[in-house]
Amino acid sequence: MELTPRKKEILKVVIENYISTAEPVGSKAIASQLTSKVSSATIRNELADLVEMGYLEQPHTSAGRIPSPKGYRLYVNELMEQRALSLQETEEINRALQMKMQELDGVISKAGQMAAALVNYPAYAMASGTPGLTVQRFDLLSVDPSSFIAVVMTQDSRVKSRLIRSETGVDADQLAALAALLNAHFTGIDETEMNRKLMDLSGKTPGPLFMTLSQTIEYACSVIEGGEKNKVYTTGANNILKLPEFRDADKAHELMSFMVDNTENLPVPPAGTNMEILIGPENVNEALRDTSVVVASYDIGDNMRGLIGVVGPTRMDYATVAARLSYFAEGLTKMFGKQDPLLPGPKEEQKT
Amino acid sequence: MELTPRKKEILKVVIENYISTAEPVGSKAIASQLTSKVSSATIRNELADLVEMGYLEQPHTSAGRIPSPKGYRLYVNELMEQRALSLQETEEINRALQMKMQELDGVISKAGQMAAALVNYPAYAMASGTPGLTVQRFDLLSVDPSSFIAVVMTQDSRVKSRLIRSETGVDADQLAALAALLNAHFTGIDETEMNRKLMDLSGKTPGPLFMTLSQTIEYACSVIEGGEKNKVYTTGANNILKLPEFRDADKAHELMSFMVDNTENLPVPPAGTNMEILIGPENVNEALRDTSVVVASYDIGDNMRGLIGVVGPTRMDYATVAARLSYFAEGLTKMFGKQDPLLPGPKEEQKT
DNA sequence: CTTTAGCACTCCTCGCTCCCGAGTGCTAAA
DNA sequence: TTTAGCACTCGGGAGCGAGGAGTGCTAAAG
Repeated sequence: MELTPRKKEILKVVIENYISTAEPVGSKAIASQLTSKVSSATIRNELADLVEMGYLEQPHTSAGRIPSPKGYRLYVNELMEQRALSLQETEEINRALQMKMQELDGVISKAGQMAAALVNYPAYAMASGTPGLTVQRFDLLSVDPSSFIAVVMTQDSRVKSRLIRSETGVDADQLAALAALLNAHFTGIDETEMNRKLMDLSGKTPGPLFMTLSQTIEYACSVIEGGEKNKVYTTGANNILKLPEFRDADKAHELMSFMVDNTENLPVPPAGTNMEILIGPENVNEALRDTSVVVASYDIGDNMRGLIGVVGPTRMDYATVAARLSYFAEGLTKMFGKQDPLLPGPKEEQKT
Repeated sequence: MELTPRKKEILKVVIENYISTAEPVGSKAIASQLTSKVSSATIRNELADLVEMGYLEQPHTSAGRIPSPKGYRLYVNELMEQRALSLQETEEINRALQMKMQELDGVISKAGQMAAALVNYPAYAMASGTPGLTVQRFDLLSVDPSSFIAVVMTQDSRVKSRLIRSETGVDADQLAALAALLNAHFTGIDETEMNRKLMDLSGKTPGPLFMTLSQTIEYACSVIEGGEKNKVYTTGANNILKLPEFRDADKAHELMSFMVDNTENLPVPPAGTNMEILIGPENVNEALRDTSVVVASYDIGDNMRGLIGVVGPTRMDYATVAARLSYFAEGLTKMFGKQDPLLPGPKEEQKT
């Protein structure tokens, strides 16, 4: 059954009041905020209906109404107005986007930090959709007889390097040969395959050289695997302490601990869209059952997406959070597309 | 005036009780834990003295006593017994030390995380004492006409690299020349000097090449400056929520926010020693005035030190925290000295 | 001079009751 | 269908008193 327009308006008022005050909303308060002038008694009748339909809840008889998850859902889907960001807000976000990006992981964690700062809720950030990173190119640079630098460029054009000490010692010629070997046989393949090939070579290669080879492969594996693929950065957890629903230290602790420890269980966003809102029990995670999560994604390029998620009470200011987050995510996407030196990126018309 | 042995023993009992219970300690409880059998009345007399001398405080008449910062200080300096770590504890720490260290910054932040986990208090981690890092060696690897990889090895043997897109385009020969130039003139000097030299060259170098040069230098500067020198990692902040003194959400929030935002104001450890304890008002930071901080340092090599600090209530279990932290820091120092492939490191006798 | 028992006193904590007021649900009239 | 009126509900806070842990003091004993 469809809700009457007036019911919707009432629902909206209740939700928006509750979002800003965290206190049950009474019929009188609603009456004064409605466009049409009706008495509080009328409102009460409507409220009773809305409760029965499951859009509102009553903490106890003789208290005002608070929204139920179902109510929030309706609000988010239909009632919520596209919140236009103020000039000030956009400027703030643009300023945040000016950050220098030195390394991809740095950007991801920074994005999380900024998201948290932007909305004053805890946030998490991660990259997703790296379907098996591979190495695109190896370089080995001789430093001294007992050590060399391994430079690994992954197929998404990130470059990592590290000094490796060879126990056996290698000279520049050997390194060059090794590099050629690596580039010939170890590029474009994933970790397990690398290890397999390494095994194959174990007999056919002189011992000392093989040692060095395997050290290099080990490093390469750590790069493509450990990168920041599964790393989840959590920030701004302290923000929840300001919220009345988390005045209780135990509750706050529970959520915080969950967010920092249980990082791989955080909701990931939908495929296709670039923003999702999960309200209360819509979250599969037990610990997030009475919080809401807003997740936005941005393109990093090379079919990878970055994720920024915001965790807050169900009484979250969805309009603002969604607006800011999506603007921010769009900005990040643009940033990666345009000025990113890491990636070729789609050329956009740009006048600098 | 010196304290009598009995006063010291009483003080010790009070502190240790208070540390474990967070509740004022009464004369009767003390009497039952003292080695010499004395009555509670005697204890009361002693307690009155201790209060007068400033070692103890009384929340209100007719409550037990709690230690004052001065009391804790005496305890830490004289009374506290060197806490021997149990086998289990050392094993746990040793296990933590097995971590792979891929990158220095990774290790530092990880050290902080582990420290927090080890003592169940919030912890922060940073590196200190990098007196102007310099570049030891440059390598430039040609990727394609419009981009190349810059590899920078700092004088403490860390290696960083990144793909740089050159707007003008450079071929391999040019890169080789550029690398030679860089290695000849831009190694061993600090950031400001690099920029000065760059200025000098601005006229004498062909435009396109100069562009590439300055991009590279810019990157080098970001490495030696931004590295992890001033970066402070904070973790485990959620731990404070378990403590009764931070049941109050406002208090907890204050400390947490301070720790994450105000990172550069965190106490740094003393020169010379490798561990310091700062109790309550001994902290210069307003926000840390009723918390205590235990800071330990470990050698990273190349006259750099890593710092791990633990922040907790003044009622912190100093003995345990100090023991674990120093054991952990020692372990880190050893780790860096021994198996660290990043650094030559002091040769220790080692039979592997 | 130190230690101890005794005792009155202090003051926090907890549970209880009671009151207030916001807000409801219902009824009856418009 | 809307509205005014009114009795009712229920949470929250104030006020009160009992209980108890712990003190400070005094006076006697070692």
